[in-house]
Amino acid sequence: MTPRELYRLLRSRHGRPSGQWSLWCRRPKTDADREQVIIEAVLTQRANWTNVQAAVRRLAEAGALRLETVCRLPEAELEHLIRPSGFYRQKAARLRGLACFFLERGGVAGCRAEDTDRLRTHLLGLDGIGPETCDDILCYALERPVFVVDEYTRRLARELSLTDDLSYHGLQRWFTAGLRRDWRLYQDFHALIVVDGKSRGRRTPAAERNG
DNA sequence: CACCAGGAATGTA
DNA sequence: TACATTCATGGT
Repeated sequence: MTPRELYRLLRSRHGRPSGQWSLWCRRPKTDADREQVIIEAVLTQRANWTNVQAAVRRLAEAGALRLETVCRLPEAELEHLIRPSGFYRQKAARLRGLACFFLERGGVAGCRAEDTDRLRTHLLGLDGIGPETCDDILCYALERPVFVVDEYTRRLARELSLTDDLSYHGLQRWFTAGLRRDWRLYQDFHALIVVDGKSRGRRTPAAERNG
């Protein structure tokens, strides 16, 4: 199976991902939207999406769903607001670091001219920003052609035996091989993988081992 | 009550 | 390089 065939299969199963569960699928329109995606990228680390949305709601109600606010909010206050998403002490520190990083370079808009690889290196250098969180931000918030590999992607690759190389970059290479280098396509492809993964639920570890 | 969810850092061998 | 452990909440 090729990436294109897989994409068409998922599209035939689920249609366009635009009407689905999150802002990410609808494609952020404003800078406020993009900042929300950046915040969600951190909150969603090893967390249930329902809990992430609860934390997002609290931030919104406190008027803190913006990078500038997150950056200057007292640590304890930020921790309190995002508590439902879990790991709240870690995530508060990570969010703050990320928010301040963007503010120092003129916010989301200020990064527009910056080279993608360079930006990626800087993001990965921040505390708590690993490959997935980094690529979530690049692909969904900054609209760069960077394919996101997450647990759903890894699971699908295993279940369909798409490739032997299950490393982050290996999967990134497989899923983009022969495809247009287009952030819209990458967003939709990844969103479809998540939608599909959620709809099918998680197989038991035992079932996975038995293929 | 036990297990899990769109990770990442740290420590160990 | 390859695993194990830690961080923590709310849903099922």
